[in-house]
Amino acid sequence: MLSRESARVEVTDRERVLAASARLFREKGFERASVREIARACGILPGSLHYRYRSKDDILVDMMQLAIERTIHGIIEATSMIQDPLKKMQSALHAHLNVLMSGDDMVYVLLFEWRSLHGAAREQMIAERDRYEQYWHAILNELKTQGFIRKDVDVDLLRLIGLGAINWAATWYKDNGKYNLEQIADAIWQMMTRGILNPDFHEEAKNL
Amino acid sequence: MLSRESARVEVTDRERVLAASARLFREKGFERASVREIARACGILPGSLHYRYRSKDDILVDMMQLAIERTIHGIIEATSMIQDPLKKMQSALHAHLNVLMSGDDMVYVLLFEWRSLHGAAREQMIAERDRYEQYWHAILNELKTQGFIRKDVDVDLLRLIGLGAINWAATWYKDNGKYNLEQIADAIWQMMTRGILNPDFHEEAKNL
DNA sequence: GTCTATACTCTGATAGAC
DNA sequence: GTCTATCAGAGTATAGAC
Repeated sequence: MLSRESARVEVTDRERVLAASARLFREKGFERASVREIARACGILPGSLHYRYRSKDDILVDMMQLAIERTIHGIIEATSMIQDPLKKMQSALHAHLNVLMSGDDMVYVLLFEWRSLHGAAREQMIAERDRYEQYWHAILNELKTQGFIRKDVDVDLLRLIGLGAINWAATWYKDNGKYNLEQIADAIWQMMTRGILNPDFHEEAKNL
Repeated sequence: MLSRESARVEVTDRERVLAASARLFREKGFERASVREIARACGILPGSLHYRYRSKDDILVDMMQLAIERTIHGIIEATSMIQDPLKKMQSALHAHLNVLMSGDDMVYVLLFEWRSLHGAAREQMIAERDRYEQYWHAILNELKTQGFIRKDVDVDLLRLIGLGAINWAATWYKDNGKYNLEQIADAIWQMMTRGILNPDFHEEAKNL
């Protein structure tokens, strides 16, 4: 049986290997990153890497598993202690944006490397993703039930579109770029909640 | 010199090859699609494909070029005859969503295969993409100048977030799925223009 | 657990006949 | 323009010494 110490070391090794792999996957894509490169980035030789992961695919699966766990952990931590429904949604938005832009390459890989995932592993990851989106569904649904969100709004479509706006930001956001995380989060928040139009034109836009 | 007929045939051949390639690139990704597969999908042999395109990269570049041309053509056609600024934005939104979901695999490749594009070809495509986004900038900027859009809204950030919401829909939209194009376009339109909240809570959301 | 060395397959690109 | 045939190299996975 493993001691606490050796168990802790094992986790660290796993994360070190996955972090190095994730950086490569993000930069070059899963396909272009060779096993030899990955091993070099981890500071070990290909044979040793094979001892940890029997195949290149297995690395990707384990990486996405860790990434989705972190994402789910992030939204729980950000929202579970908040009562006010509006603040809860705002906090969830910040959490999602933060985990995406935190520099964690694994989350980026999780978003953009679905095409390299096949078979049972793919099904499993879809189930995990759905589990994450259920947190969002609960938040948005409560807002609607309590009358904050208009009755004509479909909360499932809202979730898909809203998360899409955030996710896509991962493709253009740059550290120290024109916009910081706070500005992006606020812009999405204002746009989603109040819209962009001067209230004088809300009726006109509604019926257009 | 080419006759009208042979010129027309040449264009058709190019599009046939690119369409077949695009389908593969979309399904498996640029890296996983081999030139042998591509040639087979085009109904020719690898040697013949090499006669048209000296390298696999050249296929991708030509494909993206065609895709961005179609996208730009789409927004021009949809907006150039419309005077009302609000209707113009709405029409541009529909055009963008339509070209994305039209089933044209090349546009999908244009969105998601940037990582396989390098060097001068990449720079050139960035310039083309910027050219497309300038149409959006002009539309949104006119809306703001005329007072439709609130003064606190940054039109560049609005463009990035709005197009992101649409682009991401390409990752989950399915023909004959739960939502059709009209529903998605309307949901994005209502959300962007009026927001999702009951107007009673606009002030509260603003200052949150 | 990490190493060396290699098996085997597939890749993109090309040469040259027709 | 399309074909056949092939090259040189890269890919993943593995066997077995240490």
